[in-house]
Amino acid sequence: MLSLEQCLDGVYKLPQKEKAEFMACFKTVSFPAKTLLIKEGEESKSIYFVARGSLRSYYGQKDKEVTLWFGHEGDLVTCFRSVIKGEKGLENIQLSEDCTFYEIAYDVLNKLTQQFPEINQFYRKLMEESYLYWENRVMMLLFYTAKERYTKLTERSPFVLQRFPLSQIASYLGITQETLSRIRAEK
Amino acid sequence: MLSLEQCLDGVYKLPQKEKAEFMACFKTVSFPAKTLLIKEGEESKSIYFVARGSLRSYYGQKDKEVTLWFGHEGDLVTCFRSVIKGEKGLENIQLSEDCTFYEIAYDVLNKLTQQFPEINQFYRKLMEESYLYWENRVMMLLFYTAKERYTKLTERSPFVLQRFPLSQIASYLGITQETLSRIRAEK
DNA sequence: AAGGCTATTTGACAAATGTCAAACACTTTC
DNA sequence: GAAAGTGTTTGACATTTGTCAAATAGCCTT
Repeated sequence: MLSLEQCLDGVYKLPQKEKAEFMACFKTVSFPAKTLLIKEGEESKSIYFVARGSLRSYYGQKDKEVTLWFGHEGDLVTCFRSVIKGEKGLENIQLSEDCTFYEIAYDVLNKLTQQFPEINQFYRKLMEESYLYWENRVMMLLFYTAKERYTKLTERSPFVLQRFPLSQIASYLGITQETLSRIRAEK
Repeated sequence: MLSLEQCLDGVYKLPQKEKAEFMACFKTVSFPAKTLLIKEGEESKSIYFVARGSLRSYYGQKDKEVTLWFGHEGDLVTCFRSVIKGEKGLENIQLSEDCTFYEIAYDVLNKLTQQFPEINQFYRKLMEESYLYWENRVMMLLFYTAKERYTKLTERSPFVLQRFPLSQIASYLGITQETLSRIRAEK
């Protein structure tokens, strides 16, 4: 279980004063496993930090769905598409375990960024890191083979292997569950 | 040939005063086709808007390279990884035509964002849109077949078909040139 | 321990994509 | 207009990956 301060420090080290202001605007919320924190087609208005638990975002319906992202303790969770543009989101975010979050409304965050330059820096750092995550993901998908992507995932995000079923990991890598099973069997 | 004002307005409509301040900090630069605007392993310190021409970013060496992104008039060009983190970049950005850019040093942009809240908003908008580009790209790569991805590319970015060779388009889509040629022949 | 549930593995086969080589089309240059 | 160069298409075949179905493994509940 991470503290809010640990989550925030993981993004950008705010000075004490701003950190205190900022922290006062979060509330703690918990949901059981399988809850859809954010649903496709709905607008979401908050961003969350994961204090405890794990979750993933996925796109598509039952007949075909792909995992976009896995998250766990310390990670930022939101549907940026919805929050930024005020549009309906395209993906679902589902808890794979019971989770506790620190939640802040995007509107509130926005006001804080205007009021406190340091919190603006915080948000900027957050966006920049998120940007790099996706850019990197594209590079991985285009450049490396399925086996290489799997190896890198096991190295960089071992929590994924512990906490998510094979089918979801396979769709994250862009392959089927059977192919991933065979990749694993090879070694 | 787009004006600087057109490029900036395409991102976020700045008030006149801030726009004037901002525009004064850009300089116009031109390079011939095939120039590497940004090279793998180098640090880049500027961001550019494309006034005229087209270009692409790619990752990897001669024996295997993949196209990450295509750009043309009005687009923002930079290696965010390098500019944000002050690290060496991973990709090359190469002009496919003679290009003219509006260039601003990242340091200067940074100072302006601190000085003018509206320019801060501008940068924020820029990052957010860039973020969505890559998130969307991941969704496309995971969810759609090669043929669907090709169709969507032709609809959304027809300039790519006019200005880039098939091999580069194929690597953007994550397939070989021969496969793309066959996809085209089908219809 | 038995039964039911879910996740994973395996097998047989089909479909998609890659590889390599050659042919073709189109420009550019002399 | 011939030659060289580049980009694209096509063919034959190999490899990878997907699909569907069944078997196996593991876990939870009773």
